[in-house]
Amino acid sequence: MTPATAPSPRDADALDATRVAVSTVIFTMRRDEGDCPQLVLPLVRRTRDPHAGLWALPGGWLDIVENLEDAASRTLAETTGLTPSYLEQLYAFGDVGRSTTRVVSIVYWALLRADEVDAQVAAHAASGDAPENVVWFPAADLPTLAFDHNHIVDYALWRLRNKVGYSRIAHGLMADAFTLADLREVYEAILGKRLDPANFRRQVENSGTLVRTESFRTGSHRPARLYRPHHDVELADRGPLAPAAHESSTI
Amino acid sequence: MTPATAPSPRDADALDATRVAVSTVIFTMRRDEGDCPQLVLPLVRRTRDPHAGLWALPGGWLDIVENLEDAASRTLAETTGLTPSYLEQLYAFGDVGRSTTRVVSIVYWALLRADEVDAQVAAHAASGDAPENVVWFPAADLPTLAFDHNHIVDYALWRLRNKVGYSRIAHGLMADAFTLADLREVYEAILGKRLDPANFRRQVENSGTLVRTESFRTGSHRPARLYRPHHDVELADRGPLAPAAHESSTI
DNA sequence: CCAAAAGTGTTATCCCTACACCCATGG
DNA sequence: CCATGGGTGTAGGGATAACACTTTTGG
Repeated sequence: MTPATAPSPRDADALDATRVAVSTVIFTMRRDEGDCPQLVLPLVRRTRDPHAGLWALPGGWLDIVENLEDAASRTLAETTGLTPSYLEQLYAFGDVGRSTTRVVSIVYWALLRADEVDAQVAAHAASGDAPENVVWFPAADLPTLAFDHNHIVDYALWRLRNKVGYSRIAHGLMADAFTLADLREVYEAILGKRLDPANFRRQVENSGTLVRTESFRTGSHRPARLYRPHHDVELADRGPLAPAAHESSTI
Repeated sequence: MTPATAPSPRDADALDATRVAVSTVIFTMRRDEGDCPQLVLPLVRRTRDPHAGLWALPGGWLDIVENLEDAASRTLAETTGLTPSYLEQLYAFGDVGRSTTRVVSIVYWALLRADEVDAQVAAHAASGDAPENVVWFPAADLPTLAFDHNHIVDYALWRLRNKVGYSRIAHGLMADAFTLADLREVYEAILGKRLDPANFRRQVENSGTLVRTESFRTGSHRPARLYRPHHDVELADRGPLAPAAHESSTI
């Protein structure tokens, strides 16, 4: 942006200067013991100070020749081996006291389909470059994280719940074929409340974002029709920004 | 944020390093020739390269001991003499090619009451430290701006229109006493469409954000009751972020 | 009295909610 | 046949939109 005023003199010592980092809060849905799915996110154990030993969001320094979103993708892949199906800027955190040195963190948030998580993790394990020190935690039950990362995750959760209300963002968590009950469970897990199956069905059917297949999932009861995401439908509204940046919403 | 990976080596030459700037898109409503009010925003003429001579958003470099929002307030005051009634982070712009050197701009957006604009401008003029090179432009009719600032203003406008739909944000543009017609004109100017006076009245009355006064504005027709903002009502929803950061929002 | 804005009332419509009800399967 | 989840129908409430109508002023 290089403003109209003269640039203030900057310290030549890089360690005293403001540095730009990029981190990502990336969610997926995991169903543990057959029952309710829950939101989980990957954290990385820090190996150096500050906060060595604590868990932190995956991230890294912004490279000088790299766009912000590219940096988010790269650092996420480097630390966790994951490539998200949806990626959006969350917020820029830059309070003076949030780290021992001055760091402005551009934080992204992302969603990843549960089946992709498995595939990507399996691929890395097979090729021997499995990321280390990465553990998935339930978003609702996190330990104390490094820096202001608990705060950041809270904000990302708030944004996710918010956005689920007015966009098809949750479809980014679904595999290729799923029942309406599957989708409803995901909404319920995100919103933390039960939804009426009948009304939920009508809402998503009327939204035009799903495609009915002629396949059914058979189980212990009446078979349930399988749906798949309508690939032409964006997961979220987006502003007038050409390359990236998203968002949406009523007096 | 200082990530789990080792910091990549940084150039000792500060001019080759990534720098962090802060800019602000600040809107107010101006009624020109008695008629429809229009959104206007202050721009600063650049006196040095790159883009010397072009108009740009008010802003400046982030000081190392200064929070982001503080930097936005400070640089806005330094370049324009203005102090906004509402300030919110808009987005972090950091594409590699947006400036000749690598600059990540944390952009804020703000609203300012029309009466405050006049008062602040008058105060600066009286004390002799009137900011120079500041001109107010209609948001709908901007020249070509420096850097990606046209793009940024477009995004800020989109956000404003969006937020006007689900929050009381527009009250931040109103003076102490105003008629419902005044307020409706502001909404109409932002949204770019006419609103039904009867329905608009009911909506704002039911919202509980305005206080009826017993004063009336007399004119060429039936006097109109004056209202004032309810000071206890936040202008916008905000997320779970403790110190700053705002936002809000249906399947 | 007239024009025009301020302000009130009424109706149709849509969407959401709740909940009653039928359908189809495995056991 | 029965328990259970899949799936459909329907009635009520709240918000919105459209517009008819009354009120009050200046000229």
